[in-house]
Amino acid sequence: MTDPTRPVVARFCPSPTGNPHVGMARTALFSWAFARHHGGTFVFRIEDTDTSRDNEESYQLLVEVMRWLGLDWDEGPEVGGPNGPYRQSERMHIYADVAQQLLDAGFAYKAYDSAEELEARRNAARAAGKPSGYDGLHRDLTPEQIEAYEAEGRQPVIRFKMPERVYTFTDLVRGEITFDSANVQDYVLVRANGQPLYTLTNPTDDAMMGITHVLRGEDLLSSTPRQIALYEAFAQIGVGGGFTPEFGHLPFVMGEGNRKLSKRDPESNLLDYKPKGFLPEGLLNYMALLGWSIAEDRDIFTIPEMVEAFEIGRVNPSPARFDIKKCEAINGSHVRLLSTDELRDRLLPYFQSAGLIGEAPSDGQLRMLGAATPLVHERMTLLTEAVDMLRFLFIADDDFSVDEADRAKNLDEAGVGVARAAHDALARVTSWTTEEIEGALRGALIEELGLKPRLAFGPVRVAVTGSRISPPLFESLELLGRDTTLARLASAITP
RNA sequence: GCCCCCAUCGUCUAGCGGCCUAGGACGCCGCCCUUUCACGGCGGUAGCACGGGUUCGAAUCCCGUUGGGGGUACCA
Repeated sequence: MTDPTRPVVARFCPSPTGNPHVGMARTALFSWAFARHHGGTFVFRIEDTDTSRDNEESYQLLVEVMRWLGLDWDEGPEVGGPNGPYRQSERMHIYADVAQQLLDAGFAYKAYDSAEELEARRNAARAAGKPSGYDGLHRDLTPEQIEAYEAEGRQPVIRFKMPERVYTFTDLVRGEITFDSANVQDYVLVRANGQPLYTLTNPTDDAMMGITHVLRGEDLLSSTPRQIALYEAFAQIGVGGGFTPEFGHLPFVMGEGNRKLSKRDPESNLLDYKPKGFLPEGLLNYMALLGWSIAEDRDIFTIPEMVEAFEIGRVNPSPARFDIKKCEAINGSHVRLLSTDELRDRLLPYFQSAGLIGEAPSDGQLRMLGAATPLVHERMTLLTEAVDMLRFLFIADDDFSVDEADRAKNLDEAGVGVARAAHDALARVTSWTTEEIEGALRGALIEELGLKPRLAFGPVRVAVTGSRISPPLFESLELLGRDTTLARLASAITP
């Protein structure tokens, strides 16, 4: 399937419009994994030729997201490479030149049809049960006709002249696909105003950058024959390396309903994942599962494992629905895969942005976070959950408060009594360790008061951590410290 | 209209002619573990769209139907 004599060069080439989304990242991931699996080159190119839609901020975001995900590129913006520049807005002169060559060699022609004429003929073709694309009327205009149109002041577009034949290619994920050029019409390469279109810029760059494998969304499947025809023309006029790349069309990532995941779907915005507490490797693992699987009974894997195992031919051609629940579950598994130290390091920025730890953390804060991390390691699917669970350890005394609903449930009259007993018992503890704390509390509440553990520890938990749900209690108290623990119990007793 | 693609539990998937009374995961429901919440363990729920072929044998191959999606732009 893959020409062994030619090293793999794959690419990802988004347009910088709007926020980066999940479908885009999945395409990038597969293309990247394919390149890495084959030890090839991964090219990152920005297709910013549509000045009305593209913007710089979006470009920055794209770069940032690729970096966060760890999808590194060998050639592209910020890193350069032998076939740059890698932003199409900086390559406009190249497209103008290629278009002219195509014209000179007779592979393309100028068409003067007006929008109205085009539409009228399109409707007529449709009504007659024929394909509705361009009918080729201006393919062979005489010099007189051209002169007449020019005299009218009409600005021509440049159209590619589709050869009449059947195009068959082997799609990397779908197998053999055939299009008859009777259904693939002469298409526009350059607008009347001189701006090149995607139809020209994308294949031109792929050819000039030596791309061997084009992996992209299935929405581009039916444009493949046009591009193959263009590559064949390129080979004639000496643009690129003289070969046609292989194509693989990836299935869509679906959102709600039978639609592609779009801005309307809240989970499509890639920028949300980091602040929500997703690990890049968790998100990547989940996205990989959208159309690909590593083994029959396994769905948690590392990115190196994915690279090792990734085969484009094993990608499922049917669309996959994005399921945020499963994405979170996968993320939780990756959290548990982290070492305590690694998790602590990943947690730090979240505590900082929550204002619980300063931009320049003190040794004490760092030690506290390190000691608290094991308590929550297996209790979260998203990193942000650690912030909520451990807030009581970092919060200033003045800012500490108890959840009112939990107070009502656990610190009623009986609960306050329990808290008082706990306070008195803990006040007598001489060595403030988890073991001593547990011993004191069990002795006073379970043995002496005869309480069930749930009723014994609930009030203490709420009074000290502020919530009915917390990390393990005795360890939490040890970390909180004797003074703060006693103070919080005291304030729970005396309202 | 015309062209192309797709079709296994609610969802993601394994399956590439016999190993399938269809396996795993998420979700959901029980149970166990348990100081809360989780984690973990055990069990359960639920699927080959339909109709024809081919074959000794089909979820797997072929054809058709239905359904969904994409293209048919001077968007990408």
